[in-house]
Amino acid sequence: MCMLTEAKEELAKALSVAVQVGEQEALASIEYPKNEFGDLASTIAFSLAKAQKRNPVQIANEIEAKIKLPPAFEKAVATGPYLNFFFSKEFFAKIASAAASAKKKLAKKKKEKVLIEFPSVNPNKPWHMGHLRNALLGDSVSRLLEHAGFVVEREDYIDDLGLQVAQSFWGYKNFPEKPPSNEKFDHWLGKQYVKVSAEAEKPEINEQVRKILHEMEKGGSKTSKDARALVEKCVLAQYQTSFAYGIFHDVLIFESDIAHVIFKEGMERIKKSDRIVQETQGKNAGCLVAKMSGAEFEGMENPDKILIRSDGTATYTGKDVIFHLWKAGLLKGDFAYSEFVSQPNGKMAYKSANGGKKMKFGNADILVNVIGMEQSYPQKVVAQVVHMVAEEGKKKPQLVHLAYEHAALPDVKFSGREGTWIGYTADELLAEGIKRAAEKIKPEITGTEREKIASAIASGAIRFSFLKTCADKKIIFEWDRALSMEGDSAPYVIYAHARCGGILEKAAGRTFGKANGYAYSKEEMALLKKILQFDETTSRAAEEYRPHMLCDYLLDLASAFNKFYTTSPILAEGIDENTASARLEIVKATKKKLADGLELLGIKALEKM
RNA sequence: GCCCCCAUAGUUUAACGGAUAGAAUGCUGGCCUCCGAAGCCGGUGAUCGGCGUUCGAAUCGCCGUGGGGGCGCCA
Repeated sequence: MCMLTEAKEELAKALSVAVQVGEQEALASIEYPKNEFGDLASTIAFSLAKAQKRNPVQIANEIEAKIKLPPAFEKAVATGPYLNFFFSKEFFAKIASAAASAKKKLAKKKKEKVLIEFPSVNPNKPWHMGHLRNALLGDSVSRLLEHAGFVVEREDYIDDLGLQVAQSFWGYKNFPEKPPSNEKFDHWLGKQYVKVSAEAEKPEINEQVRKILHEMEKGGSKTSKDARALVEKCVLAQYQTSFAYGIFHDVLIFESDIAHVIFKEGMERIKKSDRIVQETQGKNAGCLVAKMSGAEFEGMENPDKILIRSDGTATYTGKDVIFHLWKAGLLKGDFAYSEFVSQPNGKMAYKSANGGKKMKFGNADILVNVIGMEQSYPQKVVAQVVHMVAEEGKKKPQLVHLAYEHAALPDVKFSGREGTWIGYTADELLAEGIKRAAEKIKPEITGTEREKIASAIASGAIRFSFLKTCADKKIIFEWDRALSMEGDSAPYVIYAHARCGGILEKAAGRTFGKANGYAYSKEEMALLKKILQFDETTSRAAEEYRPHMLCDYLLDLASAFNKFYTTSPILAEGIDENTASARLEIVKATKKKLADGLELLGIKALEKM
């Protein structure tokens, strides 16, 4: 168990012994005071005062006098109605050594499997900055969940049967231009799509597009195979972007495979639910309809949701429900898979594919969808309908909509059709970032090492700038903000890490005895307390699916380290061995936590920059 | 009409119902002979409005204001 949790629990126990209060209540009353007040605090006197109709200040004073503190604590001080507790020297020493020597901390394995879907970009254009936000959220939440002990499967849904793809395919066939070798295919296809979508306004073109779409849906034809090949080529190009940012997947599920492999069984399954009814009259006559219930659906003019149309075809919601039944392992049918691309992290990404081999994807307990905020309503519908269908089985999957507000330009939204993304792709952003980062790297670093470091810094800076803002806030894109290398940024955190590395490198030749009875300074204690909070912060960030909490934490940690750094020399003349030893331990501990935290955000911690 | 999200220094933002609302950036004044100045120290400056709940509200509730999104047998 982590030291902080343990200390809190011991403290709660001591409180419950000192006064008439349950351990749980005591534990809930513990919080973090500001530095000047103490290391941990309790507000228990407030609730006791209310129950006993007494003065909380007096109660706090009584507890201060009465409490028998566990060894992690040195003293208790009542400040008005607040109770503040101070960690003991021994406890601080333990924080440093525990964190410095800890092996890669793996949380207890959890039984649940999480299937997380992101970013599901239409396969006919490059990723723009909006898609990037989605992918970065999905990627770092995946890392956090893994760290928290879940089995995590990263899935990408590829809608290869959409109208956009049909249009792009029409353009590919009918426009004279062929893709040039000096441009990424997704960029080329995306620009071409802008032209096609204008062209497709014409009725005769639109009709041809519809015909293509129909053939794609039916499958088996040359057209459908060629269209799928086009899609895969585009996704492969998109994935080059993904890899450059350190974003990886386990499996890609194509809409065409959903349509051909699980759709029929899914429909049958839906029909079996008694909360889903076949309408025989009214305006939905002939349709299969889910009867929605609950607060969010009351007061709606028509809370019924059509899953299957009167002509027997499924609506978008219906299809989505079926896909989620598969994700939750509620269908017998399963896809076959083949290799899609070997990723730079050493893992293969698989794709659903006709004629592939059987593998074990899906069948998850928690289904997370990283999808824009505007889809809240349809996501609620899908979740509820999946539960209606699942009710009859044993398993009840948990559906999570990880909603985020979009990243956009000051005056326009990103639109594939209008091409407003041109000049704002994730590739261009990274290229600009690399250019800016390269200028700041130490002159003695040269060649490929310099290039590697520049791209690590650029990708890190961008990742951080997107992730540090809470997902439910809009991001108005600005180059300077997205590529910031100072202040609240990844380079700030990486820089602290590199400073740690520098010290340890310089200290490498010398040997120090174990520090003994060292009296920590204000800066040292502040830093150690931050280190102590690593586990709690990462597990909360995972539970709440909020990576920005980790960004915030890392900035605090780096800042606490920088303050320590300027006040606490280690290898300078006149520093005694005991002090040097104690401080080196702190540096090791800090470096480890900075590196681990950055990794959970998909950012490389560098030794030099 | 109904539903959802957002509103905090000039700007970008953080804050399990707890103490003096924390950062960054900007502007401004300092700090490299000393483990890396992508850094450190100081100054400046904020909870959209009203009512309520509470010992205590940026946070919870109600009513507003401003901005964004959603509510199809569309995709």
